[in-house]
Amino acid sequence: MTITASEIQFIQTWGILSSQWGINRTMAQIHALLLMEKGNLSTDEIMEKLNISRGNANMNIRDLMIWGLVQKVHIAGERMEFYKAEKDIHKVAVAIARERIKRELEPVIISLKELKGFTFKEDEESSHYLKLLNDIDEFATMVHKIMTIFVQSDKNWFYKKVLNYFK
Amino acid sequence: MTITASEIQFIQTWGILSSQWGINRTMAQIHALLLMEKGNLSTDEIMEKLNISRGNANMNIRDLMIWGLVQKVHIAGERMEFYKAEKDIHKVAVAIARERIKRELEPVIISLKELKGFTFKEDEESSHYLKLLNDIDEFATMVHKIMTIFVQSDKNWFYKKVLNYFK
DNA sequence: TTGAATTTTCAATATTTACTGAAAGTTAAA
DNA sequence: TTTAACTTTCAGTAAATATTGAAAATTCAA
Repeated sequence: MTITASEIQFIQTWGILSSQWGINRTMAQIHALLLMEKGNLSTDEIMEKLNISRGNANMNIRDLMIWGLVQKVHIAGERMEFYKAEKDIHKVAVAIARERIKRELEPVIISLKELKGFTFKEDEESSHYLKLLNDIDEFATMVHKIMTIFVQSDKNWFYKKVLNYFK
Repeated sequence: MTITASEIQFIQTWGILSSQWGINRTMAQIHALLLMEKGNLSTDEIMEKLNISRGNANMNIRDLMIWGLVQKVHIAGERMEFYKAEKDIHKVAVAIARERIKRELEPVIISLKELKGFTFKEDEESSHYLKLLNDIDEFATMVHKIMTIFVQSDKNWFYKKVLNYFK
């Protein structure tokens, strides 16, 4: 495989996008590389193509596996490990959504409920604060609901609903 | 206003959440502080409550204003500027969604279309890559659609649809 | 208009985050 | 088992990002 200019741009685009969402650039670039690759890649090939160290490659591949985006592939007769990315973009999106719900949304919802428990409508100031907590909780719960529907439902059903404006 | 333990935790929660999504901690903490405050705050009060420098406060307040989350308030007879946050959480979410669509989603969609234009189904490798680009484009377009509906539609209609599972 | 009050900017610095590379750990063929 | 191939870890370092604070710019009351 030779990397074309278009593919370099794809790797960069994916890397920039991800870094805006709290995922590090190298992790995203390895992911982009594996998404483009029909076959499997070894750590050495990834290191070479992205110009990164062994340690960096190893740690980011591990994270991609934790996220469920990349899998190890054992090749008969080969000593070296190879890696491949999940290619179904809907499955990729579901895996990412699942992780973000668990890592970010749910802890915040728990924290909001806890904060609500601490606060009582003693005075005007507290009542304003309590309304704020309730409003944020309502919004976070709605986002949680949408994401859960997305994660659990059939791809075609969900896409069709959205294209039909939730009709 | 005295900051309670609960409010400190709210500021921290909001700060942590935001930093996971590419917004810096201080910007989020100022936002949290202003959301909790019924009245208006001056730069000096913000500096004091969050223990940050004037420059830092100024720059992050400016960013919050660019995002449409905070507004300047002129108080008659006062020389100093005061600031207040938009308190309607739905409007806050809409403002954030609007910025993220513009800053992140749309550039990526443009970039994907550009990449698709460069690539032709010459061989099997290219055709695999083209499918990848199409799938990501399809997904990004769907997310764009949902977010645009959210931004444009009436709050009650949207929430009701979601609570009814898009029925 | 002046000049004191206030806001803004930005070079220097501190902090956080990511990366390297070599050493330690693991694996499996011989 | 040995040992060479390969993977993982992590202390040290580099790079990126955020913050400070003082100087420059702006504003407005007198």
